[in-house]
Amino acid sequence: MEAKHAVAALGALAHEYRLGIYRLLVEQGPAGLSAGAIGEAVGLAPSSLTFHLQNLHRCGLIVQRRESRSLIYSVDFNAMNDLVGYLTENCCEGSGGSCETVCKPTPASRSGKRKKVA
Amino acid sequence: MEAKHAVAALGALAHEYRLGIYRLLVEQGPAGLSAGAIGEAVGLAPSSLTFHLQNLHRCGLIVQRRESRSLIYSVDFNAMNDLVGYLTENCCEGSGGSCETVCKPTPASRSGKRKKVA
DNA sequence: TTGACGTTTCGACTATTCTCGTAATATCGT
DNA sequence: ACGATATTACGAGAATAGTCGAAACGTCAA
Repeated sequence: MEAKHAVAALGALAHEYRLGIYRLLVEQGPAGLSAGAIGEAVGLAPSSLTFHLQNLHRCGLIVQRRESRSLIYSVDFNAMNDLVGYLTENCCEGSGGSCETVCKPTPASRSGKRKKVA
Repeated sequence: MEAKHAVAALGALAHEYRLGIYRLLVEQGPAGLSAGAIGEAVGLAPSSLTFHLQNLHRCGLIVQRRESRSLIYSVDFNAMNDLVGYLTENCCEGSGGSCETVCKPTPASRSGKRKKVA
């Protein structure tokens, strides 16, 4: 993951509506939710909703599929995984300390390349 | 963690300089780095640097301590932990699927309260 | 093909963020 | 107390993000 991409993804989540939408979609899992249903849940003008959905979509955090007249949005869990991995990359440079819970989730489950540490 | 706080933290990370600074501090671990050293690493005017450090500090992602003339900044790993937990809260509502790697790091290691799932 | 529905695009306005130079504050050695 | 060093506070300018109404587009049913 490149820095620019991570910044875009974090920026997408850094907004009350978008974060709410994202967490709503996280709950729904792969099934996702239609734009209309999302708009109803968060109470936002259609055009504003599109603005935010596009923001989340552009940076890959959510994916879009058409289902007849509706567009269904759902989260891309790999994108989230990469993002978290990027934030905690090269944590503490192997000094093993206060960061355990964040940095060592399920060992070797992260995709990000890690600087050689030992 | 409240939504407002999460938005602030994500917004703090959603900037090329601040993300770079944060990751630099993640590498340093609890030892941290002085404002001057950070400024030199990222190449930014002192006043701009302060602006960004304050942003990260205000939302609790990094902590500050004085060491003679220098101010040393280091990351607060609990804050990061909380933030990641907040993003993945109530993941898939127990449907157990594509989100494993993100949502089930070290079981029960997250601090965020989880909606009853079963 | 017509009409209805769900969603996106466009344009204009307002609010917020980022940047940096200059001035002020804190700490230290003498 | 003084000068030097490290850092932050203030103020103003340029760039970006967020809001929404009106219009356009894609899909479906008849």
